[in-house]
Amino acid sequence: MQVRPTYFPQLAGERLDIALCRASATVARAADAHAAGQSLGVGQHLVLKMLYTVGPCSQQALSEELRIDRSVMVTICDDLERDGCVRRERNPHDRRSYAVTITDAGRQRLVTAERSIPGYLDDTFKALTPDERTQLATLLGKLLGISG
Amino acid sequence: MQVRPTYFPQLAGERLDIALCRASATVARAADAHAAGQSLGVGQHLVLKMLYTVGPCSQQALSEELRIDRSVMVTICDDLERDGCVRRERNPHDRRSYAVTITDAGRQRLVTAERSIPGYLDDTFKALTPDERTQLATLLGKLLGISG
DNA sequence: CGCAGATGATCTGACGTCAAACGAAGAATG
DNA sequence: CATTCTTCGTTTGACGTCAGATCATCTGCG
Repeated sequence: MQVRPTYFPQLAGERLDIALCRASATVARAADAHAAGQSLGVGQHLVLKMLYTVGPCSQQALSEELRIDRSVMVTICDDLERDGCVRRERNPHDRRSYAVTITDAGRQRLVTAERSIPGYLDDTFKALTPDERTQLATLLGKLLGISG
Repeated sequence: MQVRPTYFPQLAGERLDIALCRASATVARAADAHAAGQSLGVGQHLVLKMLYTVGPCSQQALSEELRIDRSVMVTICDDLERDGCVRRERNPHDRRSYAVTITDAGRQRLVTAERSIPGYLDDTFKALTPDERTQLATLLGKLLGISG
C-alpha cells in the first residue's frame, strides 16, 4: 500500500531498457532470497540442473552455457564438490578439462530444490496471468535470439 | 552465424526468471556500451533526465526514485558537478539536504545525449516489432506494479 | 530551552564480478 | 620430434555495489 507514485512510471514508459533492468533486479533479489532459504545458491542450482539434464560437462561448457564467469565457476564447483554433490573427474581424452559429474547426493539435492521452484516462480510472477507469462517468455525468447 | 544451439533455450523455457535476468544483462551491456560512446554514464544520464523533468531534487529523492544507492549517488553528483552539469545548493528549508539543480550546460548535455537514445533503443530491441515492444512494456509495467 | 531520536549526505569495509596473467596440457606446423 | 599456439582451470588484482557507521542538521517532547 505504498503511496509513492512519482517519476519512475514515466521513465519506464519511455525507456524499455530501464524497465527491463529494474524488473530483472527485482526478480534477481527474489531468486537470491529463495535460494538462501534452500541453502543452495542460484549458480549451484543451475549447475546441478544442467549436469542432471545433459550429463557430465567441463567447467568451460557450464560457464558458457550458463553465462557464469569461469573464475566464479571454480568456486561454485568447489562448494558443490565439498558438499558431495558433484565429482571432478579428469576427462581421459583431454586431461586439461574436468568432467564434472553429478553424484547421487547431488541429484537428491537437486530434486529437493526443484520442488520449491514452481511455488517460487508463481509467487514472483503473481502479477501476471499464465497467458501473460507465456507472452513474456516468448518476447524474451525473441530478444535473446532463441530460434524457436 | 553462431552454431551453438544447446542447453540454454530449454532452461529459458522453464525458468522465466532466468530468461528475464539474461535479457536484462544483455540490455545492460548495450546500455553501458552506448553510454561509454556518449561519455556520459547511465546513472549520470538518468540523474540529469530526472532533474530536467521534475526540477531540483535532494540526492535522497534521486536515489530512491532511480534506485541508485545513496553512496553511489554521491560520486555521480560529484562527477556531474565537476563537469558543470549540476549545482549542489543547500535546501534553505532543510540544510541537511541539497537541492541538486541542473545547469544550462547540463541541459545541453542532456538534450545531446537524448538525441541518440531512440536509435540505441531501436537497435537494442530490433528483434521485436513495435507492437511487441509495447506488449513487453505493458508486461514489465504489471510486473513492476505500475498502476497504469 | 535542552535533550533524544530521526534524517540527509558522506565515508569505510566487505563482498561479488570480471579482466588479465599464469601453469598445465593438448593441437598444429615445420 | 621441437616449437608455437590454443585451451582449460585457477589465481590475482581492480572495480562497482551495497550495508553500516559517522557527522551535521532537523524534529518532537518534556
